[in-house]
Amino acid sequence: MTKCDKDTAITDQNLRQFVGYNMKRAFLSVREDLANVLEPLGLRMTSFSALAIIRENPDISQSRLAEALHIERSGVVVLVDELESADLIERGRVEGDRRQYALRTTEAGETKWKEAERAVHAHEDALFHDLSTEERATLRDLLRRVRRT
Amino acid sequence: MTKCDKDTAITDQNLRQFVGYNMKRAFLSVREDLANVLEPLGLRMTSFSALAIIRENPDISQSRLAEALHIERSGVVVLVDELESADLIERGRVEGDRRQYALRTTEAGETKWKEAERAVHAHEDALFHDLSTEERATLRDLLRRVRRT
DNA sequence: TATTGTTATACTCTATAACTATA
DNA sequence: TATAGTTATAGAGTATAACAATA
Repeated sequence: MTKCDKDTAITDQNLRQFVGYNMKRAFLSVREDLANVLEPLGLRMTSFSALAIIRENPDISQSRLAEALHIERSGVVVLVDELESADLIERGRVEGDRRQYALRTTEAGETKWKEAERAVHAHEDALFHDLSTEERATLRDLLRRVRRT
Repeated sequence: MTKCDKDTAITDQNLRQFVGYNMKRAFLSVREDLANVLEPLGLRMTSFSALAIIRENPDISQSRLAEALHIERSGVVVLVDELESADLIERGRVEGDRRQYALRTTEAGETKWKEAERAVHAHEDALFHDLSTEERATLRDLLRRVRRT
């Protein structure tokens, strides 16, 4: 008998004991649904985050944005090109240093942010529907306390 | 004044309100550290998971392994090649159906799994060091309850 | 010399689609 | 016709390395 019964459910007990395994599965669900939610707004997960950081930190440079997003400067170039092309942010100049840009959201960027923020809240309401308000807050706070590398 | 003060910390309040943002950051930390932990064992995150599933579901087929791992069958081929080359699993034949394989761990695979399981437990102990045992269990259970797409 | 932004390139992970051999 | 496994290819996301302009 070398055949695994086709009607027997596959188990993953070995893996379910790990926090990381459950985190990966949960994150992939979040990522997939969030991508679908942001796509009609012309945003990706990373450009949504970039828009948020720029909005909250006006006149931030690309290098500092890279730090905030935990990606390389080279990646930020594409990201900022994307947001600038969509007229959601602009590359202002810095007096006294012609190397760097001062990134700021445009009016359209502000509007887009508010729209996206609402959409993402709705997305989370759906995805975390089985969790109470308190449980969602607990989950968020526990995730925040995971050691950063 | 168009310059963002270099000494002022960048804030991410807009994003921190979302569970998904914190989940992404936490997951990237987990993934990076886990990759480092598994590398010396000759495993990647996915091959670790595959080894666990095969061990727990002896004689599973590649198609059913794909389902369990939530990846495509084409991806499983490479994964199984990898584990078979390392002599951690073997492709057994199924009597009555020459299309499919019956995947099973080898002795070396069993040993490797136990070694990896210990290493991953140590990795999680380090990463979730700021969480109590109860909090880790809570985190794991909350993640498990996120809606699957 | 160091920093900012840029470009070109490569790597990892995964999906899609077309194929083969079996059923 | 349908299924299991395979192959080739492509895409998303990100990193690495070398470069020009400026400090």
